[in-house]
Amino acid sequence: MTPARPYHHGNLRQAVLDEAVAVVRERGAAELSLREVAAAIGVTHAAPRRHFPGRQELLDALAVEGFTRLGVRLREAVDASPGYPARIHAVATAYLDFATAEANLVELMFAHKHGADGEAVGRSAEAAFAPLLQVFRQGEAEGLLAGRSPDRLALILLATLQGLAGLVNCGVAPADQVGVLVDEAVARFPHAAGSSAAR
Amino acid sequence: MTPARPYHHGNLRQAVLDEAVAVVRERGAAELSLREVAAAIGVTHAAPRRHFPGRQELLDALAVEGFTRLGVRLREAVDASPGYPARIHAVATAYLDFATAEANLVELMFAHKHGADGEAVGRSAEAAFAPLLQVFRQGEAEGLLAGRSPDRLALILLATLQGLAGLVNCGVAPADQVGVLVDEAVARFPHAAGSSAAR
DNA sequence: ACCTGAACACCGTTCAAGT
DNA sequence: ACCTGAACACCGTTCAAGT
Repeated sequence: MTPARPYHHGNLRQAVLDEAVAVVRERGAAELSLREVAAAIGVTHAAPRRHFPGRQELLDALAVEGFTRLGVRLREAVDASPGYPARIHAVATAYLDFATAEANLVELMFAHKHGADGEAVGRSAEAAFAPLLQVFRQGEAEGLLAGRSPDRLALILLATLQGLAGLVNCGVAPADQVGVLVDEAVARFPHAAGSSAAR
Repeated sequence: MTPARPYHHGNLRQAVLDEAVAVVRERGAAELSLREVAAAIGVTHAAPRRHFPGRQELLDALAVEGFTRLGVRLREAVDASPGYPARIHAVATAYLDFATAEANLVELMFAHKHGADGEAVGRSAEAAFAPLLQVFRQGEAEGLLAGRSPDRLALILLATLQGLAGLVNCGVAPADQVGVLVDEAVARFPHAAGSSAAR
């Protein structure tokens, strides 16, 4: 019943995660060093081993945390908008805001090299994308999808947003045109604001 | 006038690049070690320094090589197809073939951390995407774009393809549905095969 | 259970020296 | 010009030992 008895930090696992997130945010996953993280929070380099057996496990945990944060943002964006077409634009904007603000973390999340906890990462990713799926299923229920598969449309929108964020983050797409590009990308989904009606 | 006099390998730079590409292809950029590459081709670890001052410069050179290869594939796909709408599908398929077959290399190419040679990487990327731009400009010239900007459409298609490849490579999108997803994604561009006519 | 401290093999980078 | 060999600081991982 006693809350996790503090030794040095109350919760070493969370302290490691927080510091690691900060390093990834500033310098990228490639620069993440277990020894540096341990030193920064004042423990020896072998202490975090009880919580993260190796570097890969820490990276996986960071990916899960990233997907959880992303999922919250997408959920908020969906809930804050009224109906089907508006929600597509809202969730798309929220996605690009997160993916450009947390470029290094998102790059880590989508790195296709995950360890034994790969399933956990995959599950957290699916959970994060659930709001996006919900929007298209709502659109289908309202007969706005012209017979197209809501799951496939959601996957393609997701790909477009993730790809757009990647192009912006690596400098191929101009950052100051993100808004216009999102508008143009979103407009190409059935009955979104300014889609085929613009012809 | 004498061709680059061979010392140990005829061309150490190319030998390093070839070995490095092989390592990245098999194990990913994170596992790339300059010392291991040097040992594999039979020189000491400091020998490649004349060609690649540091690890970052080698990674940049690998990215340039990757974009060059990608550009060749896209160019071939465009040239092998007859007109505007068919070429979109051809270039999209070629892109996903390359990006899924060379997952590790593509991940390196789009990593947003490049060194002092960042401009060179950017220029090679632009050159690789030129065939894609050409297709949409051709479509515009034929009046098939409904007034939309060919450059923006090209960027959005590129984002969708790159995002799709990333989702497939990290396991979010099922690999056996790539064909269907490409069809669906491409169908949403003006006058592509099976686009709005399918309604 | 949680953490320390020493050890091992590996890495990127630097540099004086060879041919 | 091109390459060697030694050195330095750093890293991930392992493990016996402490409390």
